Amino acid sequence: MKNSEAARIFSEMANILDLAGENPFRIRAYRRAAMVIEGLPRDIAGMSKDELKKIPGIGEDLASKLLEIVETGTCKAYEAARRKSPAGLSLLLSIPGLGPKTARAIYEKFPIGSIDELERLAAGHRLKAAVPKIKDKTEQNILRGIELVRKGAGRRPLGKALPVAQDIISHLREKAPVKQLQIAGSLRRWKETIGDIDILATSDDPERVMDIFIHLPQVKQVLARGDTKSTVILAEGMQADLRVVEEGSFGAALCYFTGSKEHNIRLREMGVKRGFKINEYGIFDKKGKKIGGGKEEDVYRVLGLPLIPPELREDSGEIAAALSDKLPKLIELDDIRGDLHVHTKLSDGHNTALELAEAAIARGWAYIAVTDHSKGLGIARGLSVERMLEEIAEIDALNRKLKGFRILKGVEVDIRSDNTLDLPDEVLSKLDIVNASVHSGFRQTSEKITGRITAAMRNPFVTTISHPTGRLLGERDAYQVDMEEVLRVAADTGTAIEINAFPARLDLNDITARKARDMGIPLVISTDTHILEHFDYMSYGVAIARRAWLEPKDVVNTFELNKMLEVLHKKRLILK
DNA sequence: GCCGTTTTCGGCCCGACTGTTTTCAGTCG
Repeated sequence: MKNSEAARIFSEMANILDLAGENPFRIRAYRRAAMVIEGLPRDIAGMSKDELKKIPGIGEDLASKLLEIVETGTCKAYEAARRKSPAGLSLLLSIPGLGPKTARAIYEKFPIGSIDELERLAAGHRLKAAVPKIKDKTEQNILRGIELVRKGAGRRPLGKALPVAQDIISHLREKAPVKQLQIAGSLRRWKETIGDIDILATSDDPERVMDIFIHLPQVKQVLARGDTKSTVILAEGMQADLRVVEEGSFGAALCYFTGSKEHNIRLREMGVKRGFKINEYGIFDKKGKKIGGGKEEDVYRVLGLPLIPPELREDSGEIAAALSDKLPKLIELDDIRGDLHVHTKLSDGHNTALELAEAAIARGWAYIAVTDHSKGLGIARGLSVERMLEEIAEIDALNRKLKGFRILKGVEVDIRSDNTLDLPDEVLSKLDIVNASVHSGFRQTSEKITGRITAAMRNPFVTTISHPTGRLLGERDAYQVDMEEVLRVAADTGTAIEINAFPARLDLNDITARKARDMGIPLVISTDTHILEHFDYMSYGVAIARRAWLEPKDVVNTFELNKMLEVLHKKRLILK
């Protein structure tokens, strides 16, 4: 997959040009191209120049550079630019609050090579002595920025950011004179990692709302405090922005603060062409008369578009789809009929199969699959063949009592490092659901680990590959699996791929899930529940699916029981 | 560097807040 590498090169290129004080529109072209390539569902390797030029934001020049990157792994222009621009300079850009101009000014006086050096200069007040336009405040801001970088105040996993934001929301609702109050930003788009928390409110007394916000108990530090906008750092380390607007601007502001930035730029450009000005206060005609903005729909309506769901607002084709009335009918939480990846106390879960079934029934689901670990995963008390057979008998007994609900017999079987599965086919054949997954040998070569997973998919009884890349957000990178190859074999064998809804995993991610759908691969959204409350994670999995443009028909566990099993067992007939 | 219901050249989204300045540049989203 060359896309992320090409995106990295373009993004680096943008930084270097930025530091050189280049034409800002040229810089933006590189940044935009990097975004588009990163989010592109297709692999650029193998695309022709004409195909590349059809990608929005890619013209003659960047198409050539992409071809060069695919072929050689880099491009001459980038290598040349990199030689001219010292590494220490782009390092400075990674500090929040420090932009290209200031970075350059600092570097001209102090050609530093590390963040540590910058910290010493700022702490020793040597910056303000030597660099124009830097005084005490700027030095303090730089030190604070360095602290943020060190604490990994970068992006937080969605599953960590959302509860923090909800906590702020409930405090504000309780204490502040707010009318409307809503989470915006990448959280509203359910992005898998969140940079900061954006909150939007309406109020008759914005001053007071600001006051209460910056004095919330969760707030550790106030970065900015204005009449309508304030920014704080929370004790937990995340940044949170609160913006208060008037009732009549709420929709326009919500659209604007939900982003993505690229999506907004598209909307505003479309507005300009139609003679409108769109900003966070509303939509204005040529005479400057406000013609809407109270509702988010207003913004889309003047552009002749239906409301685009926040999860799709990434400038990855959603506007073209909306224009031609081809937006997907996105999957919703209510479409889910069951969970196919659930652990009981027999392995490393905390509840009995019956307790889990009752909780699932309470959610209106029709089935769950009990998929305890196989014996290879000793750390999780994986089940031996004997215990597995006992569990099967127990589930049969439970099913005789349950009416209108089915507990499916399943397993999360280990794919061992020698490519074999941890249970014999005789046992697997007795099960409804076989989730195969890798829990060992994470550092194997791409070839080896990809081979393990594809070998598992060729087993007729393996219904699903679970958490296919093994990543843990913010903790562990994906193993070196070649997802292109995995998807190819999944399509060939009719094996389903899981979107694991566990917040630390979200694996498949949205981009790969969208690609899998395009290839006709059956997808499953599963929670990997270990305690009852984990069923709540289904909403994260559905969010990833929505970001991947999935409709109910793309997700197997929206089907009623028999149809679902028919899809997952079809490969038993084909592969024999 | 991209792009075309003004355009193959000349535009390119728009505004809030801060800090170091006396009118604005830099940064961010």
